[in-house]
Amino acid sequence: MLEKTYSAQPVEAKWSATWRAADLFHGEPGAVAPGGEIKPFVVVIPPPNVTGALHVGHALDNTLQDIFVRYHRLSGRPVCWVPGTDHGGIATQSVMEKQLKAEKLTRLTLGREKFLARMQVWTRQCKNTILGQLERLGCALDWRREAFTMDEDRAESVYEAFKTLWGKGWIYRGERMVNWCVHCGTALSDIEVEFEDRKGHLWHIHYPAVDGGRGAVVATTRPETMLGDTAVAVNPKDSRYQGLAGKKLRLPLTDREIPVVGDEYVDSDFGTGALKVTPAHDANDFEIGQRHKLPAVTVISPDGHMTEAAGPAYAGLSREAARDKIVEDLKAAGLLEKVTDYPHSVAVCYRCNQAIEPLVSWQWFVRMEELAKPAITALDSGRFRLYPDSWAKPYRQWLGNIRDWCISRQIWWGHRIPVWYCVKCHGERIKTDFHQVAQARGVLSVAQPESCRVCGGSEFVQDPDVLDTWFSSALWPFSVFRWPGRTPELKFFYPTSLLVTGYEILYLWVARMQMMGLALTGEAPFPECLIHGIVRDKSGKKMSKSLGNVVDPLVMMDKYGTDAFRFSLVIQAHPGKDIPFAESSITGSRNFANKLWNSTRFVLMHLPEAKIYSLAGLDRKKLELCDRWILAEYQAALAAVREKLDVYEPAAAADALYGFLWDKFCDWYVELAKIRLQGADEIAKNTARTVLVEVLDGTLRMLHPFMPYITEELHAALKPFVGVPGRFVVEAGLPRSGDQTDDAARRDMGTVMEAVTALRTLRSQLNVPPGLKIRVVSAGGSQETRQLLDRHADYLKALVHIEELSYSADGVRPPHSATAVAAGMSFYVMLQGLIDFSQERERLRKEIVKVETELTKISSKMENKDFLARAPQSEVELARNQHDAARARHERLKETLTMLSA
RNA sequence: GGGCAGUUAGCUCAGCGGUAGAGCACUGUCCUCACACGACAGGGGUCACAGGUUCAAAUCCUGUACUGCCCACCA
Repeated sequence: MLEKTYSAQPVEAKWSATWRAADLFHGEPGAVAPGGEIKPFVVVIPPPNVTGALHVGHALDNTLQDIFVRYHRLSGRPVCWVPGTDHGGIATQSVMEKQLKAEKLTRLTLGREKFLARMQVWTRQCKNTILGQLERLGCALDWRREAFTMDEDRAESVYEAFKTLWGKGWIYRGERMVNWCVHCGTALSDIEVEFEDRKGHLWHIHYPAVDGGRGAVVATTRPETMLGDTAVAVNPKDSRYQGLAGKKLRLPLTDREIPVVGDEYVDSDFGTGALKVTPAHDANDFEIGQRHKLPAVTVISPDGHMTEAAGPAYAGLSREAARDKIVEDLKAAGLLEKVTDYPHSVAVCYRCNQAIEPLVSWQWFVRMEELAKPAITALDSGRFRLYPDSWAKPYRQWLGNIRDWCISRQIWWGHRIPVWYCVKCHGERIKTDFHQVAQARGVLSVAQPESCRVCGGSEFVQDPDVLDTWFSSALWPFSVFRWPGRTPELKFFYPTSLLVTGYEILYLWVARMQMMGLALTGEAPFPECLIHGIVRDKSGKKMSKSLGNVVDPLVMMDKYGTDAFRFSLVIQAHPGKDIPFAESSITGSRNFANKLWNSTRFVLMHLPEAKIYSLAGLDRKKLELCDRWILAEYQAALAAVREKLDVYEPAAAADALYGFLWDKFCDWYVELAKIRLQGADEIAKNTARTVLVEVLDGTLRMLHPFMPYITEELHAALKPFVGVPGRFVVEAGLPRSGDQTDDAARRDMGTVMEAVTALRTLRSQLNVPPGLKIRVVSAGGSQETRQLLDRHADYLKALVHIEELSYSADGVRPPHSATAVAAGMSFYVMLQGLIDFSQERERLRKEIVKVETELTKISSKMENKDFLARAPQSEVELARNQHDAARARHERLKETLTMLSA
């Protein structure tokens, strides 16, 4: 016998281990599912970074994937869901650097080799944690296919991709202004830069003219860069500065003279209309510098300190300290005209949140234009679809305005760039000052080349940089199947079927997978992509360690059970919406799990014999109204779930199951089934049991993708009574799709329910004690309704707690009775001594007012000739019925009130 | 500066052309033999605002006001 309350932990632990032992989720190439379907359903996991443990966002992402994976497995397709992790480049390296710092070490003191060795150890631990959490979450992953973005197979894919793009001339090395993170010590791509609104200032600085004229005042948010200024630019059309272009200005705090140049780029309306030009430290200034052939003076070094070029007074200071000192010095020199508050957006590193320093350096880039074109075509032709499709527009726009991708990173953790340089050709300097050696010509190779084809030299150094972590991620959908090898799994499982991820990595990852997939394999790596929102805290704020609002999935799973946790996420995961996550929403799902548990417990309690209760083997004539009704509702629910899952709306699907199970099955059907289960008619008992088993087990199986553990447990408990194959739910398959909708059953049951509800409301309003059985006399109504209610008097008696239900042909209200009106009939509830008649009159008057407002609305509709003429037939019909019903109800209530007043 | 969402019950959100829905919270009654993580009943909304289309608009169109997100090189 099952416990009274569901306790998740033991059940989850048991099935997790059992599934693992059965190797249940492994898919072999060429496998044919029990359903005979050949085409596999394939998903690759968005590999979590090996930076620590999983967060709620991962829980949502993987729950959604698990839902579709299990759903397709249930529907009979071969399925493969590939697990794995991402080495995570900068993010992971900085986690390790923090650890080292705590030990008073740095990666430099450790050296590259030892550092990488430690990274390997850390990665192993971290992978175990993450994969363990995924298993705990119930994910039906193909554990034998676990992959890592930096293991050997993936390294081969990366090299092949690099080689291919290099061969097409799409990978090049160039000297560019890049986004440099001083803190992480590396270049970043444009999409790894985020913008943050910060309070800043606008410093107005006077640059005097060399010839003694008034010179110009420039406005800047970064005074520390002024030491690197090599010009001042004004708009040639600016009347204030006519004749200034070509003149020389004295750069304050230095002994340098800089020219004034005219450039259309300058916005005359901003600041003073004069722009200081620092080609080495600003992307726009870099371009102005190129247009006017200005020198670039680098005053900030890659480590964020002022260089020698900044002059002896500032060299060695941090950029922040330099700013303060420069402002002081300008003030002292009388050249600081004014300072105003100026909030503006600052570019920051997406990993460490520190201000980005634009710096010119030699980096590797991927030419993106040619790569983007096929990706746009794939979208436009429908070979690639985004769900919800509102993402299509921004996605296309991004691809259309794409810029070259900086793929080299000056860190150690990653795929080393497979390019080598001959020391003899480039000189010894290349060993130490790699990034300063312009025009270095490299040789593509994984291992050190034997000899230089130019000079025959045999000493080489490898490019010290590693690839952007997203470079290897971009290959994931095929690298996991060991591309470029023509492996059986690549052939069978690729292209994959669906990708599920959050919108925050749409460009960073999704777009790049599409581009790489199309370029390297000729196919869109997945034809569909479900984009979900971000899990936020209950007040809508992003979860972050610094805010202290992070929810730990493990804690939630411990406290409420994995199924409840999953369900609470999914039921809120509406397309395109973020999810505000409150712990209180899990209680609801936990209660739902408990409801499932207890309804199964109830059914099991009433199944004395171990035999198969087969609906197919049942004489359909034995089905009574509530059976037919619940079967129709059940079929409707199954259809709704399928429909919603097929258009990637898992929240709506989950809601349909929740509503059906609780509001229909438990609240009505189970209560009505009790009549027969507690009766003596064995045939009737058997019918009720059969329908209970059929509907409950089918619902559990349909619910399995959402709540895998509890449904597995309950299905196992029901199995001796269900004629379904397989050891596990995923082998049992989806519930049979039904035949007819049985509108008649739904209509008739609706009438019964209306009467029940009306009578229950009356009981409640009159404060009739629940234990007290009442006597009811009905009157009026159509013959059809009368007969229906007569046939199902037992329903009314059981659900309303009636001891005697009779029909009064003359329709006269018995004395000492209160009246409920429903289904076109009056129900007089006999309550001698329990009714205060003035109160009863008041109650009726209120009812009448309610009906009257309803009646007014519908009447105005029915009196509208245009409505009658133009609205569809079915609508008019519906309105007419409603009108008749309301009028009948109104009349009955008035009648009763008159009788009461008499 | 562009683009995209959103504005519906106290809270979080569905609904997206035919008389306003769910969960939670709230009120009342009940520990009725599956479940108090429960049952039954109830209160609560001029669906942001202003126009328009339509027989009919929370739902379509236009505009306004807020809110959030994304993109963009304005010092």
